Amino acid sequence: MEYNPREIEQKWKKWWAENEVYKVSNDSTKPKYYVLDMFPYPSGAGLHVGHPLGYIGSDIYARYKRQQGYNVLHPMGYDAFGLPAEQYAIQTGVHPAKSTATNIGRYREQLDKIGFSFDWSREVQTCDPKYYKWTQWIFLQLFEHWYCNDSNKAHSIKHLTEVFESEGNARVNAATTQEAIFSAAQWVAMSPKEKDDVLMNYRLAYRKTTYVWWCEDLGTVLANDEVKDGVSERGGYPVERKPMLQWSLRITAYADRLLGDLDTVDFSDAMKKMQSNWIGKSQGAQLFFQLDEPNHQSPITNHQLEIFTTRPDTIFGATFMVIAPEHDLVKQITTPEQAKEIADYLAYVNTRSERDRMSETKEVSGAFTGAYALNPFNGEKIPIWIAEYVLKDYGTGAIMAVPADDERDMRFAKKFKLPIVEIIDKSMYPGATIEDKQGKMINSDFLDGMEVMDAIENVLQRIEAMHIGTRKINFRLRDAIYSRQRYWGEPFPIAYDTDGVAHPLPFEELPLELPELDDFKPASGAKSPLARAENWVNFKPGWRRETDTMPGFAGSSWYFLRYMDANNETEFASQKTLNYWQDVDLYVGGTEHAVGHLMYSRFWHKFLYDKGLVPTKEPYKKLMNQGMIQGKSAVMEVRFDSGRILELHVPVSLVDDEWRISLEKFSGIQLTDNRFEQIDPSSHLTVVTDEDGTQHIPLSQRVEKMSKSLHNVVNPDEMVERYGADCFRMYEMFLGPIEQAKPWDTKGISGVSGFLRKLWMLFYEEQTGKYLVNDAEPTKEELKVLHTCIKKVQEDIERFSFNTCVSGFMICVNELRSMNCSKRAILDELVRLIAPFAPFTAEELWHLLGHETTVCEVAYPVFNAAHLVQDSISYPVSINGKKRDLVDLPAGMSVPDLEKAALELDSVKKWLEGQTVKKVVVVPGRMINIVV
RNA sequence: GCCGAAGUGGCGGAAUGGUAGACGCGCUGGAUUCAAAAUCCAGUAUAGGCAACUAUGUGUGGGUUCGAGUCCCACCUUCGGUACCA
Repeated sequence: MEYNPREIEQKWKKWWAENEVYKVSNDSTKPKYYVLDMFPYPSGAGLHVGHPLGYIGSDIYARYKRQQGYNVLHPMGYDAFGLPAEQYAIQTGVHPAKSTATNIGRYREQLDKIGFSFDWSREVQTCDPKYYKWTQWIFLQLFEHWYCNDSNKAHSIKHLTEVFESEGNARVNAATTQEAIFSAAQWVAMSPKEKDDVLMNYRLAYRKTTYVWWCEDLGTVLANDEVKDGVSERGGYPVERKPMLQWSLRITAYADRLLGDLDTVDFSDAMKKMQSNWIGKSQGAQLFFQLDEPNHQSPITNHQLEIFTTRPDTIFGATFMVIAPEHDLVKQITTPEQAKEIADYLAYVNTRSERDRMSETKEVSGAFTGAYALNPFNGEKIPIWIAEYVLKDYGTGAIMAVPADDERDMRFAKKFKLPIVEIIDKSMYPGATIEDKQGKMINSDFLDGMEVMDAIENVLQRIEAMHIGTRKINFRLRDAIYSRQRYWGEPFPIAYDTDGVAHPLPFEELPLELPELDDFKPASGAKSPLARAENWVNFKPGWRRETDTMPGFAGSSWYFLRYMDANNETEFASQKTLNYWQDVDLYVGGTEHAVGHLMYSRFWHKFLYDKGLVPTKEPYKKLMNQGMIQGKSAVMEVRFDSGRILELHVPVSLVDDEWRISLEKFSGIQLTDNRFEQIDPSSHLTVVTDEDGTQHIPLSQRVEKMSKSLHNVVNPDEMVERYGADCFRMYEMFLGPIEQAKPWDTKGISGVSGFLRKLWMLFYEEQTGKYLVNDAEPTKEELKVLHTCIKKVQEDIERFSFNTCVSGFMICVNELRSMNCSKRAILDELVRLIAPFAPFTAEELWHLLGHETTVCEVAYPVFNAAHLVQDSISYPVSINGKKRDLVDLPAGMSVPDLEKAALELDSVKKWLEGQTVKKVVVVPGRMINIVV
C-alpha cells in the first residue's frame, strides 16, 4: 500500500466531521485548557501560507493538551466587520454582508484543508446580529458606568446621579473631564441636556467634541493605533487633526491597571514593553503660572497658565513658556502688537499635514504671543510662545521651557535667541547626557547645591505648600475614539431626543440591526452612510438614531468570551460556563495587535471584571507571537529619462531560477498598475541578450511581507494539494522558530514529504506493499531511540520549539528504519507522539495498528528515563581544553568516581606522563577535561 | 533619538557554559535506469594535505572561565516598535 495523503485526508476529514470529534463540552470533569487564535479578518485575497503558521502551532498545542487529558477549548471565528468589505461595496455595489459571507466561505474551505481541530459549533462572526447584540450590550454597560478612582473600579451612573443629588460632585474622585464643581442644588436645577453633558464627562463610553484623526479618503475618523507614520494604517491615506463630535471609550481610566497587571501575565518582554510604552506613564507635577496681566488690555478669563513637567526642579532655568497652537489661551493672551505674527503662524500650522509635522521634527518653528507668565518663586517675567512641538493632546498642552536641560527647548532657544540659564552642574558625572537626572543644582535659589533627585522632592513639597500645583501622573494613552462614519460596523444602540440627549436603547430592542442600503458611499457632511436610511434614523417622532457605527476593535474586544457559550441567546455567556473556562490559557497571534486589540480587550475584560461578569482580571494568561512568513519578491528597476528610478514587483510565478524574466513573458503581464503602461522595455529596462538570442530582464530578489500587491504570495491550497496537509503543517513548523520572521521556500518541503513517506514505510514495505507491523518484543536499543524522541518532543512542545520537534521525529524514524524496526509496541507510541503534528496520517496509522479509537483522544506517550540508561558512555577527554580522544567509562558513576577512573585509564596516563594534574573537570555524560 | 529582538555554512536553521554547524534544503560523486523522474549510498564550514591530520572558525574588539555561539563590557549591522510625550 502506498502513502496517499489525499485519500487519507478525505477519509478522516469526513469521519471527524460525522463523529463531531472536536466538539467540546462545557460540562466536563476534566481540567480545562483554552487555546485561542486571533481570529482573522476574512479578506478577499484568501489565506496565504503565512496565515496558518500560528493556527498550526496552536493546533499542535491544543491536540497535545487534549491527549494529555485536558478538556480543550479551541475555537475559531471571523472578525467580519471592517473597511475593506465596505470599500469593495462602494466600488462594486456588492453588499458587504454578501462579500463577507463569500470570503468566510473561502476561508473555511482553506482552513478545513489543513486539519485543524477547531470546534466549529462555536464559530462566531462579529457581523452576525446574534453576536453584535452583545457587543452593543457591553457598549451600553460602558455607557451606564463611570470610573471611581477611590475604589478603583467602575460603578453605575445611577449611583453617581444619586451622589450628585445628595451632595453634588465635589467629593467624587472619578476618571473624568468634568472641571466645574457643582452642588446638589445646582445639579437638581440643571436641564436634562445639561445633566447629559455633565454625565458625558463621567461615562466610560461618552460623546464629546475632541480632536480626532480624520481621514478624508476613507471618509471616517480613526483611532490612535489605526494611524501609522502620519497616514492611515489601512490604505495609507493622509490624516488630519480635526475637532469632531465623537463617541469615545475612557480607556485612560484603566491606564494604571492595564500597566500594573502586565506583571501578572505571561507575555514576552517585548510585548509588555510595547504596551507600557503605549500607556506611557510619567510622574511629575502640574503647576500654575500666574499671567502678567498689566501688559495687555484684552480681558483674560483664566488668570493662570497650567503646565505639566516631570522636572519641577528646573524651574529656575525656565526662560520661556511654550503652549500648543490650538491652546485655548492663545486668543486671549496674544497682544495686539503680536497678533499678526501669531495669526501668520497659526495659518502656517494649519497648512501642514500630520506627515509634514512628523517628517521635519528637527525643524523649529514658533511665534511669540507678547504675553508673559510669572515664575511663582521669584516673580521673574517669562515670555509665552506658541510652537508646534508642544502638543495640545499631552499634559496640559503647555510647558515651561528649560533650554539648559531639554534638547527641544535648547533648539528653540537657539533659533529664537532666547536666554539659556545653566541650572545643573554635571561636571561630576562625565557620561551624563543633558536629560539625565544627575548633577548639582546651580543658579536655582533655594535649590542650589542639591542633587537633582533631592531637588525634585524639595521643590514638589514647596509647590504643594504654596498651593501652586500638585504632583501628577500623566499618561500618554489617549481615550479611544469609538465612532466611525461607516456602514459596515455595529450600529450604536443609542437614540437622541429633541434636546439631543443620548438615550440607550432598551435591552428588548437589541440587537439594533443595520438598515438595508444600496449606496455605501459616505453621506455628505462627514456623516455615515446610515444617515441616508431616513426611516431607520427617524424611527419615531422626535427621535434620531446615532448614525455612526462602532470601530473594528469593538467586536474583537470580547469574542474570546463568546466562544465559551457561543449560542447563548439570553446572556453574552452564562456565568456557569464563564466560571468553567475562566480565561484563555494560550493566546496565539501576531505582534501587530500589541497596542490595538490587546489593549482594548484587556480594558473591556477589566470592566466586565469590575461588574462581576467575568472571573479573572486578565483575559489572556499566556501570549505567543508567531512571526511572519515572508515572501521572496522579484523586483525590476525601471529607469526614466528624468533619472527617476521606479521599482516594480513582478509576479514570482513568471520568474525563472536565475531570477530573471524573459522579455516574452514580461510583455504578457497584465498591466494592472497604470505606471506599467508608460514603460518601454527597450529604453527603460536593462535587457540582457543570451547567447541563443533570447532576451531577459534581470531581477533582484527581496524578502518581504507576503502580499498580493507585491506578487509574492504562495497559496497553501496548492501545497496541501501537492504534498498533503500533514506535510504542509510539519513543514511550516520545520521552517524555523515559530516566533521568528522567516522566508518561505517551497523547495525545502520535499524533506518533510520524504519523512512522512519513510514513516509510512515502517508499516508497509515499499515494493511489495507487505504489512510489516509485528508483535516482537522491542530491543533496548529500539526503546532508547523511541524514548529519546519522546523526551525531546515533549520538552520542545512545552517551549513551543516545534521546528526541533520535527527534527526529532526525523531522527527517530531514520534510526528505526536503519534497525528495520516495525514493532507494534514502538509504533504505537510513535504514532501518538506524532499525532498533534500530522493528525491525518496519525489517524490512519493508528487504525492500521488495529485501534478503533480516534488518535486525538488517546494518551500522549510518557517518557521513561529507564530506557535511556546505558552501560557505558564515551567521554571526550581533553587536556587543558585541548581535545585528545574518546574513552569508554561505565554509566552511572558519580563525579568523583569518574575523575578517579579517568586518571587511571592507560591512555590518559600516557598523555599525562611527566605532568602534574591540577584539576579534573567532569561533566557527567558529556566530557572530561584535565588541567595540568 | 528612545525601547526591544537578532547577527552561526550556499540557504532555513540546531546547540541546559562542555566534541559548533543537529535536522532539512541545495550541491558533488556513486548505485539503480535505455533514459529521465523518483529512490538509495557516500561526501559537503574554511585553508593546506592523496590521506591520517593540522590550523582557523558563531558580526567586531576586549573580559570572566579549565572551557564561551551561549555570561559581562564597549562597538558595528539588520529587523520590529515608537517618537517633538515636556
